[in-house]
Amino acid sequence: MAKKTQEKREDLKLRLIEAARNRIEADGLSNLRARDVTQDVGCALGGLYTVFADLDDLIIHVNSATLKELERSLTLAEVKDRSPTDRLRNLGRGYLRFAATKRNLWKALFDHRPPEGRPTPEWHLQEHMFLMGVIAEPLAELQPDMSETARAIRARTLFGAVHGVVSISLEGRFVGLPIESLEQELDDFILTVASGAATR
Amino acid sequence: MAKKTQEKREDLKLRLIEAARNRIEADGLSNLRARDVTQDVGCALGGLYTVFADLDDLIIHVNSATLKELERSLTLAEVKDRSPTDRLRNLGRGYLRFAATKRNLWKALFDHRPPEGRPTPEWHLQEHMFLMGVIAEPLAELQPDMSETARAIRARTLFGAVHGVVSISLEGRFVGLPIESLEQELDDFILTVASGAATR
DNA sequence: TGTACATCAGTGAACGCGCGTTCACTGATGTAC
DNA sequence: TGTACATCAGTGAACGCGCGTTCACTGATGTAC
Repeated sequence: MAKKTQEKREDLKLRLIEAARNRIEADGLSNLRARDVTQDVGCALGGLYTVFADLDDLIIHVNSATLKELERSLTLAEVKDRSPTDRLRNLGRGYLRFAATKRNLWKALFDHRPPEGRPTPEWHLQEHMFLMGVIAEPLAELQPDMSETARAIRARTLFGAVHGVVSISLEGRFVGLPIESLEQELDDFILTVASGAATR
Repeated sequence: MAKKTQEKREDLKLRLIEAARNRIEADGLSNLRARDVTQDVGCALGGLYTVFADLDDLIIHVNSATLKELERSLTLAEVKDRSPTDRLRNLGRGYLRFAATKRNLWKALFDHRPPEGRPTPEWHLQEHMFLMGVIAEPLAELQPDMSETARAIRARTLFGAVHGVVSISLEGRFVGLPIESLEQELDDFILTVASGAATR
């Protein structure tokens, strides 16, 4: 046999993550079933539990992959322009695009709550941080005098605001509007905040 | 018997809503159980289904009450000041206070999804609208030239942004920060957007 | 006001089922000699 | 290279239980005369 045992296990783990990812993308997090995933992968139901602690553990790994995907698409978009304001705008657009395109994966990022008494592992919390870093960078150019902590807070505020605008629209809870107007609205919004940040 | 049958039913309904409200406030929406609510009220389990279609129906009624509560506290806060910017700031603060104080009730407003195939009833969707109206009003003073539709969209964007900032902080998903700094951050944020809106 | 009957609000034991998780087993892989 | 044995990854039937919802029943309320 070409593959060693360790490699096979690793492979099973990856395939399970991939299958869960596809299921979540198609049907949403709340419709994810251990049986479906294992069947997709072609292993026994119990196989999942030889590789993950439980279903939540698997979901966290999917979310981790989604975050990396988001990171990739945001950093790609960001290099294109130079001015910090443009970069912020591109980040906003990139976020909107990502959320709109992979809606269920994106929603899973926020919908998943770990069972009480077992908090999200530290390594995964860390992964959330890159977003803040990516935003803080252009902010630093706009406001060189700001302390690093203040900037971190501001980055988080800005992220929260953009995320809120995007999700309230995509969830369609209130009046929905076509994605083009949403993008326009988001552009305006970020420009306002960015110029406000620059001059305040 | 003093009470007529109709009145008794209405009374049961109200008591169930009240009990569900308390349960949600204390334990969160996801821990709401039909058995708990009926026991609190002192009626049989089946009694719930003589008055509500199902548990979702009951939850919608709780959320409806929460929205009215929010409306009351926001409109109270708003009369105090005159300038549109101040009023916007007060709305933001009021929203933050409400979310922080009645966190689980507030979360239930957004966490509840009706079962697929049976969308949220129209009358409840309508209730969401008042918020937009309350925000649009000061906006109208800041930007008298704006069309009513554009203003409605802008109100929704602004709400989304504030909601996003508040929830990302309260959920503690990213770095949490004390509520005072959060309020300060939110004030700054709204001022920026408001002044941006005025001069853009 | 009183009696007989009909209605139906409210009861609560029982149903049902979805689904995560377990665990006694097995057969493939790895190790020892 | 070959044989005997040990390990353990992977199996899948069975467990278990939480909980929303139902439904045959009953007793209180309302109606008719």
